Amino acid sequence: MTKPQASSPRTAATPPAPSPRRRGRPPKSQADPDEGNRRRPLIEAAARLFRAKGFEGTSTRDIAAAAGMRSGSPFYHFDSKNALLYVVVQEGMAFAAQSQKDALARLPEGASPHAQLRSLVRQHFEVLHGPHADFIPVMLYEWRSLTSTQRQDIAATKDAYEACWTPVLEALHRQGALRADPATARLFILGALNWSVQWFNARGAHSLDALTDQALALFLGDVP
Amino acid sequence: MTKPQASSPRTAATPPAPSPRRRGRPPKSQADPDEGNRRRPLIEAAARLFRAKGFEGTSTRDIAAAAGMRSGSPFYHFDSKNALLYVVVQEGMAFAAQSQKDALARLPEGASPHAQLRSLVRQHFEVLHGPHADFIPVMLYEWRSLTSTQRQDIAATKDAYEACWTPVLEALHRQGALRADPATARLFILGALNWSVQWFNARGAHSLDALTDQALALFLGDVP
DNA sequence: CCTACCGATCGGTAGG
DNA sequence: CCTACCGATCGGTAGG
Repeated sequence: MTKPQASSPRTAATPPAPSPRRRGRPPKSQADPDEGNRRRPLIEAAARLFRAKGFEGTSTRDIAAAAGMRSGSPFYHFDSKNALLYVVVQEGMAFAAQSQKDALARLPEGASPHAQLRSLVRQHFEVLHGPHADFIPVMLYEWRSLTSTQRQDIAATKDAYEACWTPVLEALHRQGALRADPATARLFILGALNWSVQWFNARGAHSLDALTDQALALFLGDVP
Repeated sequence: MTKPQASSPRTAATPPAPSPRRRGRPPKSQADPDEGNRRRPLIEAAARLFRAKGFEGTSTRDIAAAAGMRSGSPFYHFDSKNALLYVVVQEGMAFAAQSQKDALARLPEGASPHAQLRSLVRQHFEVLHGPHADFIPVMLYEWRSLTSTQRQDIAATKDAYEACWTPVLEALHRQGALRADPATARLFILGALNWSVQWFNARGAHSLDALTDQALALFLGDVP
């Protein structure tokens, strides 16, 4: 029972009382930790449903219900359904960028371009199929439902994420392991990986490591 | 001014009069050639709009308007919005299968597996980006909006289309040109090609032939 | 956060 | 095929 204080208006000590919240525009800052706690289930439900049914195919009522709320409540936390999509995509991209940074930092000093590519591929699979896996697929497949302003806001992080692959592919190209033009190769490689969202089953026969081996074998003629 | 006969009820000679058509279930057979003529613009508008805005993001009113009809008219020709999606996907798959058959038939007797793969890749790009290009992308990206019955109806053709790649990849694997497992390679390769829908611009710098060269270079270490 | 509600839009249909 | 319409659902809001 954590649903007390029916409507006691602004009296004395009501500790978990709903502090005077302005309507419509909830704080992005975590000033009130409780705000964040209630945003969380909405964001996660939205990510899961947007991935499963698409942005247009998901109603805000679906999201509210999945988060254990009533139909109007999401709009206390988010200005619009679209703002919810933006948060999902934004969070997904932040996670992906961090994951990439960690993966590269984990490499030993002077690792070969070959090892670098393996690391990038493996972490990309993690982002697509790992524990946080609803977020980036939503970005990939619901991109068109973002406004152009929202796309621009994400673009910097997204471009940096993709640009990270280029020097690795260029090095592999110079040493002859990659024959295709690096810019086009990057598009094909990311496409091949991104499409795995359509067919890869995390509970299937292959692990993400095995998948990485196969990808490297395909792109670099690498024998696992 | 091609919008005459306001409401002249069934008098004498009214040549373009709407022949007594039954409601709800229009003929799939081309018994009445005019029927087919009016279905056509609906199918093409649907394909284009489904591709541009998604199935859920497209209203039947959008489709009707794009075909020059009023809002209720699509339902004279199709039972439902979903039936229209099915026709688009079905037609796309039929076109793809025919295109694949033609491409293989065009190959000289005893063509190398290498040449066979090139041919398959090239014709797949044609299906994705050529003149008939709205249909297969709709299948690829709106698959979830098909009913399970509809998916099953398409599955045979789709499976045959994909299976066609397997012997080619197996031959390449045997001769050492392809190091990845052929089944996984097929998924990655088709994914890389399918993803090009997201970034390839037909009016851009690269032709479909150039794209094919790059793909072969990437997958087989082929020098263009 | 809930209740109660609004206007808009949607897929689809009756009847001609 | 059009006109006119229906019931359902949708995103979102007022007010507490």
